[in-house]
Amino acid sequence: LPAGLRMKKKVSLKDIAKKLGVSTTLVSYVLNGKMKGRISEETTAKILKTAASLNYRPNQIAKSLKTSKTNTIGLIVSDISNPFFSQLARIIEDEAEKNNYTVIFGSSDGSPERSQKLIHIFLDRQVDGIILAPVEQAESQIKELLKNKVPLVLIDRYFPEIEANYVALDNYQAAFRAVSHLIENKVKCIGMIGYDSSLFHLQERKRGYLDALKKNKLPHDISTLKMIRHNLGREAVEQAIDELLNAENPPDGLFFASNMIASQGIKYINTLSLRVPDDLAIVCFDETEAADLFYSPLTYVKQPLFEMGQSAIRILLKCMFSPKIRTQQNFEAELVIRQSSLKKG
Amino acid sequence: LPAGLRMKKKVSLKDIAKKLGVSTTLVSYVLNGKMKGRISEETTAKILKTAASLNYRPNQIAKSLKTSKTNTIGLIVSDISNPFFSQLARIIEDEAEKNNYTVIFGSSDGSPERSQKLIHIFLDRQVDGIILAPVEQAESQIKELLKNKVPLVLIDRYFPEIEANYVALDNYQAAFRAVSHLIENKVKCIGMIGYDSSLFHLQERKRGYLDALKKNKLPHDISTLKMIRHNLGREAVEQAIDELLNAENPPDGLFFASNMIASQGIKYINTLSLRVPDDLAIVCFDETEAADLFYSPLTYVKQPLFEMGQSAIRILLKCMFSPKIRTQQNFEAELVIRQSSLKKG
DNA sequence: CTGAAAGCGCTTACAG
DNA sequence: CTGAAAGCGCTTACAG
Repeated sequence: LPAGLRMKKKVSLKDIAKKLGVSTTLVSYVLNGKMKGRISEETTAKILKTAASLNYRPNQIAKSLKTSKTNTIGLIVSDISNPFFSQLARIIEDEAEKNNYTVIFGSSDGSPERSQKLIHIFLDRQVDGIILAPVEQAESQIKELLKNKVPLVLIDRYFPEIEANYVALDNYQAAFRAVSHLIENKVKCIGMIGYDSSLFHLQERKRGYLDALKKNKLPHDISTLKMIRHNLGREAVEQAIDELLNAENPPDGLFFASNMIASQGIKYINTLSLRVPDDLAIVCFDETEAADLFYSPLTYVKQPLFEMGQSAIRILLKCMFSPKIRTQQNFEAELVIRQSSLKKG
Repeated sequence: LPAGLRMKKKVSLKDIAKKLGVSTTLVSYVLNGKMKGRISEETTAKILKTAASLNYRPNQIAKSLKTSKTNTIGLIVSDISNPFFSQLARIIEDEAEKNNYTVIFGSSDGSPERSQKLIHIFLDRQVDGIILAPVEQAESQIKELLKNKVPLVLIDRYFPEIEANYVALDNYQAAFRAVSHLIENKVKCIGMIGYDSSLFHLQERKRGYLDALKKNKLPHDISTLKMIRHNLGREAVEQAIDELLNAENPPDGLFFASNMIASQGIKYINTLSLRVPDDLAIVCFDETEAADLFYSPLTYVKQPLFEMGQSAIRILLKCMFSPKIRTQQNFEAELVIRQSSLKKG
């Protein structure tokens, strides 16, 4: 006995039709507001009344099978418990709901296998479209989706060589600006801690950092740039900070290239004796509680999450109806300047 | 033309059957691994091969319609962007996936109307069960679900007078212990900031606070207890703190009864001249980044999120197959003691 | 203005 | 060992 059958039997169109001695066709038309004016007021009224009294609710699964439309969007992020993605998820949920869509979600944890599995699960469930924060090596998955004409919007990340819709940040510009800001504030040597990843958006942050250094003729050898594996977490961040600070010429400024790195890094720095910003100035990516509560409030790169989430849904909907249109949006970040980047010296 | 039709036509059982000149029955049996040993190896092999070569993927919507099982769970929280719920969501996602379930989610924002709407949307989609963090005035919604025998587990909150499954914290005990801890550490007058809500779990936090005061013969008049409306946010928290601190006998200890209140409260206190813990000792509910990074790391009530999330799914699954069993779990919180509650004086 | 019928893509009892 | 047929709950072209 399938689990579903234990639930109370739901009333169907047929139940209403039988009760009134009319056809299901008629009931369907009335309840969907179709054929208005072509159905007598009397039958319309009695169908509506009976439907209400029986607490009729249409079975969306049956509707979906017939119409090949589920009004469901699949959202794949790295990790729904990462505040960056949970905030985005909330915005996407609200915008989806306005358009009568429901969101199913999954966390890929940066694994191409998990990502692929989620894509398949979502497609098997006939989602009307997918919003995807792609992982490394996801190129083939994306190409497959495009080949099958699945409405798709990449979010946060994209592959420049793949012609997919996307909503992203101009990460190069954001990093360039953040690091330039440190330089303008008398920081002489700037370290960066980022993720050791081939993902374009992370490469762009690195490029922005390096270009800002080069343009200002600051040291930019590999020793001030620490790339850590995404899955190593806190210890890796701490080790990177140690290596930077114990170097021959330790940096007097630091650029944390993600919210997680910033959060972990700042907790570690909090345990050290050096003072921010005078011993070490800091800028980081993304808004976190850490940015507010650290003794020296952090200067950070603020992404326009609301606009990005909203835009992702709008592009996805557009794409469902006009699959030929390709939309690629790079948003500007805002640099929110606080104490952590402003040396007094 | 419905959006779904723009996608590439998917291959169906019938396509495989036609190509091989066999019945869809046979194809269905083979691909579902049923009737093992009763189907010739030869046909089994050729069906599997053709299915693979055609990239066949079963249409879950059709399967669901037939079997009345969607392998989908509806998760309704207050706000998916609240870290408490996004962490829970991640745990639920993982545990659901292990059991071959997908999660659709929605945020009720504490509104009974939104909650009701989400419940209806999820039921229309024939979810196999619902995990719900109920809002105020949700009693009738829950009763309706029970009446219809919808597998249901309440999470984080419940109504003691309603006989539903739930997974929750022993909030009375947690609050009692947190406040007692302050008293043991020489705090003489303790204020509380909580939500002005009839929800049982919040009432329990208040009761735990008041009982700890009473038991220790500390002042427990209404003036040290500030209840704020959930939707007022930061300003309300700040105002409550001001009122407490500007009172005739200002408290030298504070109990923040939720993660949001703690986060907002601590940011405000950070701007004041008083020192934590010596001028004002603090304990709060839930783990937040604020707890770690505030200059005086916060003592907090830690909820066993993993166990709670995992348990919610397990109870839900059990409930699908044995609807008669009622499981109600109250978990013990752990009090994580840090600097903010330990006065030096 | 209304209804009989086909069909969406599956599963499964039944028959042979 | 295999297939024809019914049916899950809808929608909708067609006929009258």
